[in-house]
Amino acid sequence: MSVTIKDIAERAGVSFSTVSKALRNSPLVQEKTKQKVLRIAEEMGYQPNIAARRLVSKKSQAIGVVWPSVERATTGALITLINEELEQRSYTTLLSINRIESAIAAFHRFQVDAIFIFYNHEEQVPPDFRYQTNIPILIYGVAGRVPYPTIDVRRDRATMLAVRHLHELGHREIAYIGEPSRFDLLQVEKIRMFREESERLGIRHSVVPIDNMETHSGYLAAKRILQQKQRPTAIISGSYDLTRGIMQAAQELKLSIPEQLSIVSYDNIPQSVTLEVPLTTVGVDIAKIADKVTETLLHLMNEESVPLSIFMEPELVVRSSTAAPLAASR
Amino acid sequence: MSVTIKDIAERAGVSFSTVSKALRNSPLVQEKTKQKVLRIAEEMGYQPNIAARRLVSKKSQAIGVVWPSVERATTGALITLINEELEQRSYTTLLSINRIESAIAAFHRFQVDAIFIFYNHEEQVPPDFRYQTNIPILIYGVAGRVPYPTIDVRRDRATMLAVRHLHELGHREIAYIGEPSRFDLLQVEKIRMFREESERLGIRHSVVPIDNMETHSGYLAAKRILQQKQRPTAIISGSYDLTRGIMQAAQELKLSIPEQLSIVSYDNIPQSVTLEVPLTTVGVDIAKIADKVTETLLHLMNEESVPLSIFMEPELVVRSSTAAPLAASR
DNA sequence: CGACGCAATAACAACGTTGTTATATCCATC
DNA sequence: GATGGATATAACAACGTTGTTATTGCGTCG
Repeated sequence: MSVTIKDIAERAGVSFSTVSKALRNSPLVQEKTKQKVLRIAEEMGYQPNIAARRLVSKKSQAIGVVWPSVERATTGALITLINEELEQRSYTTLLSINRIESAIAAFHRFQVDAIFIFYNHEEQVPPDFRYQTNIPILIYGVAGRVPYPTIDVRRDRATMLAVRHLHELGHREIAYIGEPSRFDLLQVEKIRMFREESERLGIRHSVVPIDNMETHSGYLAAKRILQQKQRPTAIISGSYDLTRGIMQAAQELKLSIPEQLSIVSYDNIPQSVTLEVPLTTVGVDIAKIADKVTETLLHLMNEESVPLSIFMEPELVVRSSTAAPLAASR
Repeated sequence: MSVTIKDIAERAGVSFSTVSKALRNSPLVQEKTKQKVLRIAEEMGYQPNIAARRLVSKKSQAIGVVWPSVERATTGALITLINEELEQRSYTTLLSINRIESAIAAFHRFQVDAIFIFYNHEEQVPPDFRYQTNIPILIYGVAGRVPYPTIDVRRDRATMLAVRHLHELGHREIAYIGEPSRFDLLQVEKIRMFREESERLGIRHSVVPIDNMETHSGYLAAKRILQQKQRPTAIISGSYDLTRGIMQAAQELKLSIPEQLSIVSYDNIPQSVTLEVPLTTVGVDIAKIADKVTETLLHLMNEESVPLSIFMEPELVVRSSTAAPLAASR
């Protein structure tokens, strides 16, 4: 059995409540007594019982993150960033890979101060969980379709920016790589706008279907489309992972970027900058998303009101992977 | 304020101690009352307060998993399996992606019953954490190099099995793909034995260096080596992800598996079976690892003694990706 | 028909803390 | 020298559980 404040109290000849105060450095106890208690606590190897402390103090200084599927680069990066920001504010991040419902139950049992749900779009739109718990919930990626606060990116606007940028540069034949499934709403939105905006601007466009969002799929898709005799002069890629594959393919085909092929990549993560050819990207800087998530969680925990839907506006960041197409290839 | 057994008691018109017993399915309460209490608890969305339970019963029914880096397919699959097995035994799994040390501190605060550390070999061998907490710790992947219980796979034996299998089939020129870094001890072990055993058996062998453990790296490495004029008749792959890339490369080069190229893959995960060509693998079935981990964690929590190092013996599972080399290519 | 045993439930103590309230001691003040 | 106000410490309630003990109501038996 481990040492408790009562054991210390007995040894020090004071009451246990005095020990509690001394350990928490309360001004209500004499300096001399405080020293004595501290010394004895140290001697006896006292470790506070956190369960007891939490039971009375109600706050756990922890956030639960629900992450039903173990996923791609961007998701991992975002979670890592959020984790870091919360750590700086002395919150602990706990993850669960269970189904949303049982993850919420577990976090409720552990009395976390807020829950952040990383919504996996392969499931249906989640029901209302609030009847189960009164812990504030923030959810990512389903803006406007659930009855609690959400944070989301205007993905369609991102694609629009990409198409316009390429159009302005003079591209008239572009391709989009990144449609793993018609059920992944995150991707579907991007593609719908790609088609719409291309048509509006009178650009020839095509969507290259792929199996999944991995680097290798991007590579294969790019290989396929770039070897056609009338190849596009620019590619819009649905994610950073895909883009890496696309660049690899271009390199093997001896197509120089951006001279012979322009690439705009979705996802703005730090790695975009450090590639051989720094990427022109559309999307919201992942650090900004992390900031917003953290900030919103803190608001929720302080019982301040937050908007039901927070939309983040994507930006175009022009780096070195886009340029006007060569006259020859027009 | 959260729902407690007292709230349920009031609503059900019984005392709170009866509620506690009903929820724990004690034989001391009438079936009818039990049903009623259970129904009300469900209705009110009751979740037991772990801090309170832990305070009196010393158990939280939760396991903390430390997962410092968000990684590859196999790791994710293993964690998912362990999570499921523990859930079946009504344990909750909590994950942390913090550095080992602060993850342990967090789990200590949350009073989990045991901690499982997924050791990332890019860090140094971890120090002794036991002075910080008396929660039992189990660690994966560093057998024999730390002062607490570990589970590990005899990786070198796996490579040995692979080399022998290929040798028996008649292969005399083999390659190993999978050396991202000389600092990743998990990989280094495998490669050392590959060289040793090949030499012992008088097989021509080579190791193809790669950048990382992703599918695409496997693809590139395979492309490179299979286009040489004296190409190996068989490849040993360091991981499932790499193997997928290797198969893709073979397919593009019109090399049929296993007739023109045999492949032995490390990692035995369920996906290995469902590929177009079911894979011959060496390694420990991932489900067996999950079983062993779960079992060992349960032992640790029951304060039963467990061996300091548990080694799991890899097996060769011959499926359809290996065969005798064509006479022509010998 | 009163004592007895049994079943079902209620009451209570305990777990180790924190925060609030009560008590004791001391010194200054009129 | 009684009164008031600090000051230091003690006592106590509470947090939400679990497990033990006490109480109640009822049928059974001698």
